[in-house]
Amino acid sequence: MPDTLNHPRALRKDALENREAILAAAALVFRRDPESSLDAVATEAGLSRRAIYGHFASRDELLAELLVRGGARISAALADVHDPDPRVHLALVGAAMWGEVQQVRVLAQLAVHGPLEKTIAEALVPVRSSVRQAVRGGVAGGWFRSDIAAESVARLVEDAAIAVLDEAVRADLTEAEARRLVMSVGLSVAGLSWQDAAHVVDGIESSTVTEGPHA
Amino acid sequence: MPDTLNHPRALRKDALENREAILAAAALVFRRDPESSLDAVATEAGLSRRAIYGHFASRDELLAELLVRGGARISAALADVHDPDPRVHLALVGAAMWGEVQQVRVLAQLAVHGPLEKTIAEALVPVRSSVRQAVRGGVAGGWFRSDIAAESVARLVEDAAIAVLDEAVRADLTEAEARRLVMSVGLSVAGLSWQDAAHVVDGIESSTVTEGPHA
DNA sequence: ACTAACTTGCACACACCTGTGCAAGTTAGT
DNA sequence: ACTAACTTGCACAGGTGTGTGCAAGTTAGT
Repeated sequence: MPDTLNHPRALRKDALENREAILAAAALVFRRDPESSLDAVATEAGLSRRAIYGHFASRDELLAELLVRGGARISAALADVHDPDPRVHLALVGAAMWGEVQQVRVLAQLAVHGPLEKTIAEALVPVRSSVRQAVRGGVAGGWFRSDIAAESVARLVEDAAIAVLDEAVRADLTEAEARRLVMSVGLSVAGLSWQDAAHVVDGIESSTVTEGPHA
Repeated sequence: MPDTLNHPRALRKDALENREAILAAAALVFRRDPESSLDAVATEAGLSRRAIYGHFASRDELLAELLVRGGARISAALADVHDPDPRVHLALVGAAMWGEVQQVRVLAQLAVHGPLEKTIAEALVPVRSSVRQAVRGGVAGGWFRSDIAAESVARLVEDAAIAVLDEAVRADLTEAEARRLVMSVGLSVAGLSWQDAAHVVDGIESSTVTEGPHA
């Protein structure tokens, strides 16, 4: 079994590769069904179930690693999202999330079940706070809905974003379309009419003519 | 075991009560986690696991019964929802769903997993078609978003409705608030600004001053 | 080409869930 | 109060999943 300890001859290259393969497979499989067996993961990774236990002590340890990575990527993607206009900010958060659909989906799927909830909530903190802040600003500016608590609006925006990500995949939308939609619907839930939302999105897209790496 | 067959002395009253208790417990438990064991259901119902098999031949049969009932209630709730104005219609569908939160949540939860998907899709057909029709009309009328397929909008509206139901419970909203919100957010996703949505909702609430049984 | 690192396959113990059979108990209806 | 209807508790078979140990095989690095 691969060891993280110091050795006379140290780690082997393919061990690292296999570790990555396992994580990739887990992300893929758990996105479909968070309760899939390690056997399914192993098969997807092209390894034996036994081999997984060479890299991760337990199922939960594998899960934890996935969450940490996902959280990190999302944090990174959100790090350089700043805009004085809360509407633009919110839209940009949506766009950033679309860039990390896979990660987001894994987290969202896993969020439902099990005792990992704490870890997951933690991983999604950056998204939460970013959205919440934007909602507060948007309400203050008179654009967003003020008929319910900003907290609630933020959560609804998050849920809507997840739903859009699903729908984007299901309806097989273009990268561009999906980006637009995830931004637009977030703004809709926040309170804008769809035309106003589209206007904000247009503004963003024209200002960043060529840009954006996709996952 | 209780028998659905004809007998010299026929069914006993408490057997029926227990059957209902099991179904109620199942609804409660499966709403939290659709993969809960029958043991959990039995405990919740205050019966033994063995007793469940007196009323239902298998886990799936219990599930099926739940789905049928939920579908029936939802259909019934939607049966008298008609309005020439698609905006009002969509809002009313939302309100009707709020009246059947429990049922809707069970179906939505169960929809994710397992081979029951067909049955569930079937049970939710009335909601689907009602929403889809309203969306089409709203787009035609120029109120709703036309930037993506009506199909997609309909699905997003449904997902948003579910999210609102959750949030309403989580944030412990009033019946009245929840009703308003589920209507309003549906309209938001469909494309209205939150003020316009509120306006539509106001119109509905003032026209139906005292009304509506809740579940 | 030699050795340590890594993978595999099989075996196992343990846990949890479903579905069934049966004897013994309790409860509803007449 | 008597009997059938119903529940209970236990035991069992069969399924699936996790986590571990170990011998035998393959592969990477020196």
